[in-house]
Amino acid sequence: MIMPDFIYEHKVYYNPVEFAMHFIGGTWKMPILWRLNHRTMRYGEIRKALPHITDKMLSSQLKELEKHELITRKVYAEVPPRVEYSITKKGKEVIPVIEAIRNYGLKKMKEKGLKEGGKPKLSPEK
Amino acid sequence: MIMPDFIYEHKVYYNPVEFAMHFIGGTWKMPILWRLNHRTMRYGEIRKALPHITDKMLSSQLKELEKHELITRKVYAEVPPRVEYSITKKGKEVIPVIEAIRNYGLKKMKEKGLKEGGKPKLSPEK
DNA sequence: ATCATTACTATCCAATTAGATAGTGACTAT
DNA sequence: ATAGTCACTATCTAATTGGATAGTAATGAT
Repeated sequence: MIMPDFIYEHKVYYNPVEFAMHFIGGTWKMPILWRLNHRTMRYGEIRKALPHITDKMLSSQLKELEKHELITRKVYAEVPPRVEYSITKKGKEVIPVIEAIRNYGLKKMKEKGLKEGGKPKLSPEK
Repeated sequence: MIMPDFIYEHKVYYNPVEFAMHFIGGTWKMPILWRLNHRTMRYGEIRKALPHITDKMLSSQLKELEKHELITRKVYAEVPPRVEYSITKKGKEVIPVIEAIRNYGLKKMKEKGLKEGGKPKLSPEK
């Protein structure tokens, strides 16, 4: 059985995996969803939780996640501004997927961390 | 609890998801593994099964998968050459991960295929 | 001699993704 | 008057990924 191509928003996807990654792929989408699954967070809080992310990446990824309805954005009319992001029901559907990937990554980290070059490559907790 | 950075082969990974994707990410690795999980295949068979892949992509991705021990390569001393690729035990560990992503993709395809613009965007089977 | 077969390499180029850096608006506190 | 807060935009550039195209080696078949 051959999976036919799938066209969505002017782009061709060759298989379901590729299509799934359109929604949750890239460096930051899963880490963001993972955090928001724990709790609703403000923009600045997410940024702190993801130490290496830049503003450009954070705001563009939040926008795409919102567009795909995996998160919601709530603005409070205050100064300085307050904006809160929450995961949606659709967003929660990707959590098991993230868990599967994440567990595999953790397993690989332990595997590689213990094997390569004697000393573990996990940097020490501060 | 903050996940510390992880260094592997001179590259920094910020979280387990990113690290996992180092092994199974990119457009072709999962589709290849998925096929090889069904059965051992020759180079040319894999290429036929993945209609849009180029030689460059196929051979480079097979090399990386072999390097990470997710597949094995067996060369037969024949002319014209025959090379067979098989999934390994380690490779089979990623199958549940692929299944999770794939199922999510299939779900999204149905969701979008049925909703957007009336007619489904799944091209008809030939 | 030439062609066909198979599993590749080797280049080059285009597109996408991500990072660095600086700036904005509105109000509040000093 | 100035500085600080917060959630962003706007540019520009660098790096990575992937695609197009052509070529190779060894042998048997015509």
